[in-house]
Formats: sequence, C-alpha cells, structure tokens
Amino acid sequence: MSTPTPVLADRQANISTVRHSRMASSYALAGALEMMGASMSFSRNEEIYGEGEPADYLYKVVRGAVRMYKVLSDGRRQIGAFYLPGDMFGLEAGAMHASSAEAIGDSTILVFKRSAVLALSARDADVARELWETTVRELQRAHDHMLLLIKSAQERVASFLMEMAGRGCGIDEVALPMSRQDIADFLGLTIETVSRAIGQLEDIHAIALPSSRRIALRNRAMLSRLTAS
Amino acid sequence: MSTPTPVLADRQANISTVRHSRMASSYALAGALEMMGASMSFSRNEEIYGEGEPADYLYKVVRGAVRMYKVLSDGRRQIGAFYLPGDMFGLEAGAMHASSAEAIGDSTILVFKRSAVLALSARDADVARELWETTVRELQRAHDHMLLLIKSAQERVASFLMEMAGRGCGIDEVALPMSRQDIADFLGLTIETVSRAIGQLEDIHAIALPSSRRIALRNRAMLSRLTAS
DNA sequence: CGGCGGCTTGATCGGTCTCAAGTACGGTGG
DNA sequence: CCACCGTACTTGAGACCGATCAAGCCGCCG
Repeated sequence: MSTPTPVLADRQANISTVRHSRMASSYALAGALEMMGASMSFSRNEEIYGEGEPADYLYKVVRGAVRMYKVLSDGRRQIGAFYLPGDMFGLEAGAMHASSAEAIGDSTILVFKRSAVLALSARDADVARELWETTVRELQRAHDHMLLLIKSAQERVASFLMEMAGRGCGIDEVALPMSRQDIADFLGLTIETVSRAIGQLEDIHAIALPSSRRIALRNRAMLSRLTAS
Repeated sequence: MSTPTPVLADRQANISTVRHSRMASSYALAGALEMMGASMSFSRNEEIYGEGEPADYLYKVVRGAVRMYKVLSDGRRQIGAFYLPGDMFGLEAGAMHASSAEAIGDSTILVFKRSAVLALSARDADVARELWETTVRELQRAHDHMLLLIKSAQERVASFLMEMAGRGCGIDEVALPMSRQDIADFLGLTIETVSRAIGQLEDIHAIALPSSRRIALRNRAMLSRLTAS
C-alpha cells in the first residue's frame, strides 16, 4: 500500500491493523495471503468499491456483511451476492469493477492488493489453485442464483431463507443483516412482495418472526418443499 | 484417455482426431493444452454431460453451439449460458457437475481431462492464470445474466439480440443456432412472450426477420436503447 | 400432397407490481 | 422513563404484464 490510489487514499484512516496471523491453516490463501491484507473498517451503507473504478484490490469479510450489486440506467438494482464473514469478493475479469459493493452494516474487511495476490499465485501453485477454486465456487453460486430468479415469489423467499440458514451455524434462527429492500433486490422482487411472502410463511407456521430481522425456522421440511429446488 | 469413464466410454466412437495444432498462439491454454484435447462430435440435442455426473472433463467448442442449463424438480429449465466456437465450458466447483450441457446442433467439441489440466496449471503459471481468467470472465457473464433477468420481456429480448450480435462478427445479421424455446429458457420467459417481443421489435423496424432463425439488425441505436442496460 | 415440429397469433387468467395507508420499532432528546 | 420522530416494515386495493390455454400458420421433409 505504498502508493495509495484514489480509491483507498481517503480511507487510509480506516486501516486499523495489519494482520500477521500465524494460525496453522490448510489453506494457502488463508496462510500466505492474510499477512498481506490490511484490515479496514466500513460503516453501514459505505461503498467499498464502485462500478467503473479500477479493480486493484481483493477483499475478504472479517466481520459484518457486504452486498455486491449492479444497477440499470433507470435505477433498478440487482444484488448479485451477499458476502458474510469468511467470504472473498471483488474478483473481476477486467481492470475495472463491473459491479459495486457496499457494507450492509458496520464491517471489517481485509483488503489485498490484486497485483500482489496475482504475483503470489504465479509463484505458488497452491495459492493459484485456491484462488481458482474460490472463483469457481462463486460461479456456481451465480448459476444457482439464476435458477432462483425463475421461481415464484414464495419459492424465492423460501430458497433465500434456506440458504441463509445454511450459511449460519446449525441453529434454527437466522439473523438477517440486510433490509427487506436488499432481500427484494437480491430476489428480483419488490419489498411488498417479499413482506407478503414472509407473512404467508408465518401463516402456515413454516417460520416465526421474533423480530423482523430474526427468523426462526419452525418447519424446515415444509420450507424445503416450498423451495422447488 | 487410457481408462475411459462411463461418461465417455459409450462415446469413444465419436472421437475423430487428436489435435496437434502448432499454430503460434499467445494463449498458453490454446498452445499447451489443445494438444491434450480429444475432438469429439455430438449430434443435435445430444447430452455432453448431465447434472450429478462426475466433472472429470473440461470442454471447448470448436464447431456448433452448446446450452448449459439447470432444471427445477418440476421441470422448469434455466439455461445459464450458450457456448459458441472458442468458448470453454464445464468448469465446476466440486467433483460433480451441478448443471447439464447439450449440443444445440451438430457440434465438434474438444475434451480435456480435468486432472491433466489441473496438473498442467500447477506446473505452468501461465496456464493457471488463463484458466482463472476464463473462469472470472464466465463469472462476469453470469452476473450480467442475472441483471438481464430483472428486466422486462422486451428489454430481455433486445439485450439477447445485442449480445448475440456482439458475439458474431461485425455484420448486421445474426444467425441463431437455438430454438425459441431455448431463448425463452435463457431469458426466463415463455416461448410465446419471446415470439411476441420479437414481433414488436420487427413492427418498429428495429430488426427484420429474413427467416425465423436469422435476424437482421436494422436499427442498432433503437435496439440498444431498448436494452435498458 | 400430407404430416410434423417450430413458430406465431389471439383471448383470458393470475401473480406480481404499483400506489397508498397504516403499524411497529429503534433511537434521540426531554 | 417517557414522548417523539424517522425509518423500516406490513397491509390493502387495483392495474398491468407475462403466463396459460388454444388455434392457426409456415417451412421442411418424406
């Protein structure tokens, strides 16, 4: 980070620590790479990168959550993915970002110089392999997401809840970090339709809502049937 | 291909030639890899691989066209991508294919053993880099496709035509290898809606239809405006 | 010429969006 | 601790777009 780019220059103050974690890890990226990462803080709704900006960095969520999205000229927004702690993001084909990313709530993000990661992966085949596998998994998720977008509203919401439940630990209550609007833009629906679908799932006792951001899975089998996967 | 797997065993007869192309190429994959590829023929609608089968091979289209798709339990089909000559496909995260691929028309496909490609990319950083870049480009396309799926019917069809036009050479007439049903499943619409949208584009003289599979772009600016990108 | 598959066109239905109020919640200041 | 406010979420009524169901048309090949 010797010559900060405009992207990061005004955020240098955010950098709190440079990690030198030495924990034994089976992952080359987690081991060799995390030492190179600068830990940065982003507050709620703060932009991490924007469409058209140079894609000079890769990112990894430590704490919080991130939405990656694209917008149409008239403002319609499609959230392509949510990233939770442990997820990497910012992988782009060209020199420029084709999408934008924002912190959903206050978040801590590890930031890696793209050139450094690529240089490392040119030397270390294990790193290269892991970078590729991360990318392929991301591709898989994108294809799954496409399949979601042809489902009915209820099926989309049920699928979303099952996915979020799967990403959390094994317990039956999901804490959603994102708003209904984020969920709607992720699922290709309106906020009202999402709200109604959640209400219907509550009516049939597939889920319960201790609060609007916390969802208890009451009947996973029923929910799973509704995903139509 | 010394110990053919079930996947390929019944298709050995398809293998016509093993390529030893020595053309100078700036691409490591195209150079070092194509020598390892077996050229196979697939006829119209023939399955190349199916969901759940072992993902032991990578593929590259030489001639023809391929559809990659996933199906829901009730039969709804989402085509995730069309692959044209020059495109690689079959990249998967796990050991199994999470999607299926079929030849749209009679096609010639180069087939590479996945283990061989990975072994090569572990030794050759250029190959590894190109494999990664191919994957990232594919990811980009998947994200673009998601954005398409939130558009209106006309916008989707216009976008599709512009994309197909961009992939062909620079001329103004697109030859579609795929059926209306394939287009519909790619765009998340019904065949009737696709047909009507094409009809409307014809009505406003944005395109012309010399035949149902050939589409002449009459007014690219108008078409481009309708994509809402 | 007949038949079949792929495509188009028409009429109606239904799910989701839109517009418009309500309601619950979290935070802030008194 | 409570009153207030703003934001996020829910709920309702009606419009609209695309799906569905059903014919008809076209081109191709036997």
